[in-house]
Amino acid sequence: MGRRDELALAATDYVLEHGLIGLSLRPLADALGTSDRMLLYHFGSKDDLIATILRTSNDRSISRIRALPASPGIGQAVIDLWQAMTSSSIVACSRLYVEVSALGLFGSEPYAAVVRDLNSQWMAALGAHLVASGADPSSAGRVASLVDATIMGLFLDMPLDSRKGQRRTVEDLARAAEAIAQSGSA
Amino acid sequence: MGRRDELALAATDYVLEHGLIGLSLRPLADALGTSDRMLLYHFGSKDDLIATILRTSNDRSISRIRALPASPGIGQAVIDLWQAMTSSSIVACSRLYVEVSALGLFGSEPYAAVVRDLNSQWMAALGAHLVASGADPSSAGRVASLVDATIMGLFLDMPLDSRKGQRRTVEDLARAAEAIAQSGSA
DNA sequence: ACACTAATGTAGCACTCGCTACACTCAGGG
DNA sequence: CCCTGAGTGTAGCGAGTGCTACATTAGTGT
Repeated sequence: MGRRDELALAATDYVLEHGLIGLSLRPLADALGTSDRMLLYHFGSKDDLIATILRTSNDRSISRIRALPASPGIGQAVIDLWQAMTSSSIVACSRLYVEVSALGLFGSEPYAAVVRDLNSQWMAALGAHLVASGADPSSAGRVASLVDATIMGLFLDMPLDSRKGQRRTVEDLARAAEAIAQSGSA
Repeated sequence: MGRRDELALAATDYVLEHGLIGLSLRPLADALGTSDRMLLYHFGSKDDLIATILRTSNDRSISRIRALPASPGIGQAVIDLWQAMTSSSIVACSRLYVEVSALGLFGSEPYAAVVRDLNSQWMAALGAHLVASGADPSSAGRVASLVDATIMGLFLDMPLDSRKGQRRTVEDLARAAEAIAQSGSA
């Protein structure tokens, strides 16, 4: 593993903790034991660095979802997805994803473009797990849209809501997903 | 209406269009036909300006929700809420709210503090409309949590999803809200 | 006419930003 | 032994940041 890959991993960890919005090369370099000069040498530009970081974080999060074994039923699939997304190893990745989505809200490049890519990967993984857990492929898209929106909204309010309240909402969401799947297959 | 109030309204419109994240006093002042010097004179500091802007936007959005007549049933209440939030007059307020929530995700002050305030007002208005539309007060909180999360998630993905897809998700959400309200009152 | 205050324009300070020019070290190959 | 090229440190550029000092204007009350 070359120096560049080491720096990419360390920079990703730093951004997962501190967020993208106030990111500045010099404090990042200090935390990594290097200099802004070196970050630009290895990654070319700040934007390219960020692209690498987002790809790294997203790969980590998506591969976690893909590794989920099929759940016994759509409702349980929703609960298992939530537990995976909030597991300590990737909850920061999910939070970063929400931050980037918000950055894309006002069309600020280069984020708006990369958001599309990350979103399509996430929706595909989400849909795949629902289908593997027994969802009818014809209704999986509808379920996925609802589950996606609700989970993202829960992450957005994460600093405000209690874990119990979120758990309760996820269980309600799971029942709603079951209901949609049943009405869709009827 | 004094000069300060004029500037506050115009600055709010500007931020509703451009977002908070890259906000800089000089471009804002140029768009408003004044100078950064004047903005600081009238508002004291950039943070105080932002606080005023957020209060203005939030008041606009909350008063729109409060003005909603009671809906015939919880499901319709959810649909009416969505239509109000996405109406052309305040859809930008909702978007700004989502952006500020994302800013609070990583605890960056002074946003993390103000997010709590905005969120409690929004949740109160949301719960009030559900109760006025027939929700059992004992289960209105649960419904409100689900509706809040899903609607915020839909706003987060607004640049990505089609309007029809969002409409479909809102209808599924409305049915889920009905189901929760019925199971809660049983 | 005079004083006082709100409002404004000009100029600039101290700072941070992403990024770059330039010189340097140090390993490996001819 | 010298050359090459990857990696690194120092220093700084030009632009932009929030914010301030100072002088000026315009309007009002006495």
